[in-house]
Amino acid sequence: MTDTPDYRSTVFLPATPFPMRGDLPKREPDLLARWNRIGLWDRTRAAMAGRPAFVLHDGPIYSNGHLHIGHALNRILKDVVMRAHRMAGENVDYIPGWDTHGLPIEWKVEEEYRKSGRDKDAVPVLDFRDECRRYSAHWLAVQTEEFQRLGVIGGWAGRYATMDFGSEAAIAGEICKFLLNGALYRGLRPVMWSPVEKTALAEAEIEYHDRTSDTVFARFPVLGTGPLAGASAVIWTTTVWTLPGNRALAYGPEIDYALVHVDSVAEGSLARPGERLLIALALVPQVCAAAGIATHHVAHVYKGTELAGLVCAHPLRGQGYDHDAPLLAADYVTTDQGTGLVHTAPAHGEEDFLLSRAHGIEVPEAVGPDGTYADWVPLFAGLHVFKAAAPVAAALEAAGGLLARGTLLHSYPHSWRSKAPVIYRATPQWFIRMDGPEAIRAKALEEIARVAFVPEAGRTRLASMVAGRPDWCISRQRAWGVPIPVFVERRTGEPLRDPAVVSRITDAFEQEGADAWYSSPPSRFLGNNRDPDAYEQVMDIVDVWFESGSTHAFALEARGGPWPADLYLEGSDQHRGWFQTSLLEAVGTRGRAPFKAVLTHGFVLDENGRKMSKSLGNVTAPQEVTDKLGADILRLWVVNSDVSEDLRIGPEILKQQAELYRRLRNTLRWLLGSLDGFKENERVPEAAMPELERWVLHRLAELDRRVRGALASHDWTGVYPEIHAFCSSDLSAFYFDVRKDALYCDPADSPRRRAARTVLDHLHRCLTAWLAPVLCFTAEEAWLARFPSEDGSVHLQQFPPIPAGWHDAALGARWAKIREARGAVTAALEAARLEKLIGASLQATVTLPQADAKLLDADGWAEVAIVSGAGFGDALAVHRAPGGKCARCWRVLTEVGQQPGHPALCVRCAGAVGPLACDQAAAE
RNA sequence: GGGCUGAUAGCUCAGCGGGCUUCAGAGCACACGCUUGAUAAGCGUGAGGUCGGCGGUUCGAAUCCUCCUCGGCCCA
Repeated sequence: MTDTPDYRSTVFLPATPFPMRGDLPKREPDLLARWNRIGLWDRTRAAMAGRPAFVLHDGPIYSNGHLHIGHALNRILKDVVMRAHRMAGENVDYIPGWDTHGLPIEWKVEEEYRKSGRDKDAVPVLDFRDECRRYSAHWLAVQTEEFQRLGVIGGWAGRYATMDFGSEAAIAGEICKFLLNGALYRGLRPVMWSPVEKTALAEAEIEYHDRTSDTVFARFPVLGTGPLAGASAVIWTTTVWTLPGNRALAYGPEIDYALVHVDSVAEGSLARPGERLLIALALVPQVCAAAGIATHHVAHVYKGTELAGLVCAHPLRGQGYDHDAPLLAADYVTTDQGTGLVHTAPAHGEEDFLLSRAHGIEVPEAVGPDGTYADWVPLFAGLHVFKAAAPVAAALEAAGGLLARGTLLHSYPHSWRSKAPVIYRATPQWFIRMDGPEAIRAKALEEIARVAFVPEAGRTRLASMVAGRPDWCISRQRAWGVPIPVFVERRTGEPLRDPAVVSRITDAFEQEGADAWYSSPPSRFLGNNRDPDAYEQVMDIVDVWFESGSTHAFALEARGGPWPADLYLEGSDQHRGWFQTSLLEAVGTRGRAPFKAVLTHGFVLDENGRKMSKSLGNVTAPQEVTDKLGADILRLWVVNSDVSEDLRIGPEILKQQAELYRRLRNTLRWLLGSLDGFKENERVPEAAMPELERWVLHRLAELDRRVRGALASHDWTGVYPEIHAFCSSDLSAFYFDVRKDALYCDPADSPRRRAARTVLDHLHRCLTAWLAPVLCFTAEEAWLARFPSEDGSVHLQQFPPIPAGWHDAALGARWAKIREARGAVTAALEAARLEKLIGASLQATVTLPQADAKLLDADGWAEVAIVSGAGFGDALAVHRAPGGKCARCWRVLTEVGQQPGHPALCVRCAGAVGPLACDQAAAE
């Protein structure tokens, strides 16, 4: 017996310090610190100077609370897209943005006031605004930290915020563009109003409680000469006090209406035998019961559409209520309750207002701030609306208009603060006109046709919203925001349109912030030639959606960057929000859209497709993911999802992403290990490479095309899954597995080994670059493991240029066939393994069908199938390989045992080891 | 109730100008085996789906149409 020498030390095994385990939660913060230390962002910007620009304009996020998973999705996706464009050689700045004004922040500050026992109304407005500003600044800083932890890189120091003085000045300036071009007007609009606090309330300040309201059924006599003339349209209302404000009736075009002939009535009924009433057919029984109509017959049934054009009189006609009440079609009318005909008071309901406005009906300002009827209101002037039900009903009854009375216990809005019931009340508000001479709606629709939408469905969604929306109400009766910096001339009621005043205002805001509006006397803005007493200073603030709709002006245009942006990228809810307001703002002021393309993503749901909520306990917080698994896992989740749809996340899905990550990491690790000691002079030109290597280069060329395609289309879906499949199927399970023999056992300078190492070098460069936008931490680690440097970074690299010649479709097709045939071989090997004929595949030789000889020669097949020998015959067969096992490369060959000096080796290994043995001997 | 959108193996996704290369694919997870020179790794094989449901168009549908169920965004 001879001792077989241990040849392990003569094999070129992978060696790398790149660890198998990511330890991301620990390692990522170190990399962030390193990037800060080496000034990565600034160096990135400097390196890009002068290149063609790609502009992704960041939508502002609300500075209120910690980031949730939706924020993480949005800004990781943006980060990936921008990093990819950077690595494609484009000049990509990132200016993160914040939405810092608005009601929710006012609320938080008020809440803090309450906790400390202070009364918000006693606090001067400037102090209150200052508190709000500090609150926003706090969360802006917290969120900045959290974004950075997610790996989002950008100009954090140069971020924009709507509360910056420059932003406030710019927003005021944008409002004034609408003022000067005539699209801004003041009109009446119903808002939720608390008569107790004498203030408008937002939806969030409303709470619902049960309340008993008086109800009435009322007759509206049909005018004219048609078949319905003399009949009464019957309405039902739970807000009797709004009847003086009636200006129309609404019907449902799809609803059937009955002309009911009253035959007899119960005792005490206000109905009259012989009269004719118009009611929705489905509600006839209920109305008859309520009105005490004992017997009746339906004289005729009308389709809703047949009611078009009818006009009724107000029941109090002749007592100051002489206006007509036309019947108008409305799709919100139902036959759930009431009469199927809806009393419409444009000052006292959102739907009423929109319907009336669409038909050019004026909005009466019938109720004052304290909840009493205005002086001009006939019969009821000065009466409080909550005490009006009885007098109004009495007046109706006296006029013959009352059909029935009742009460109803229902859920009714109350003020969150005073707990008192609220009303809808018409108040003066500021609007931007959609269909005036400025033709904002028409131009916006033209722009929508021009812009690129990814996915395409966004186009119709945005277009239908723009087509159907009313004029834009931009005023709010609030404190934390940008004032609508307008003076109204008391004499005419007209807003002052003076460019000199506008520029005094914006100059002051630029220097002092919008606080100047509150702290300065009006004369400062009006100038010396105008009498301050002749003007009313508007103290409303602008809707925060107008502010965010203006970000393109101050965060893009004013900073000197290209305008419009190449891309807006937000969640699909922004069709109604930011996409739309930005479009309308830009079209109204500049005549065109502020973006060339719009990319939308879906919403993040839990693993069962349900919305996340604290009460369900299914919330995934980004901070938890980074702490437990690492930001790279979360980033991988983003690109492995189809972001055009809603996406899901939860423990199982994250576990899967962690598994996918490990495969990627191990691919990089093996590459690094196998490239150990790689020298430039090892390189082999492509033409001199084996086909297998050229096939890998072809696959790289295909993936490069995929990446470039995504850059152009903005559609990244599927790109990273494909890169993963490449690492897993093409590399790990095939190319690496096949080439281990040559890499480990060939002599260092063998052409085959050198070609493989040349390809591994390309693979390393391509994969680290392609993965860098997503796995920004891991790719950096894999880059530095290969190219250690004090201040180097993969993020300063570009996607490697791929020579056109690498792409070889014919080669790709050929190797697809080879791998198909290989699949048959591995299946046969598995069968042989099951029969205990072989264990490792190198214990086998195979016979391949003669047809496969056209694809590769016998040595080629042995190599690709990782067996010790191959030949051709009638059919696929597996045999136990004859000969001995080479102690170095483990192939089983008959030549083993015949090599002088190396009885345990094959020819190739004896040659590879020979000189080494001499060296060892010499050393000893 | 309306506009837009979705429902394919346990999970993430392909396939959706109908049949022909896929009426069912891939990766991951899972089971079993191999390897022990990527080793808290690697390779192979296998088992998973009546393509949300009912119906229709067609010689033929996951792929087209109606309706229904469940989900999402935005409104009402």
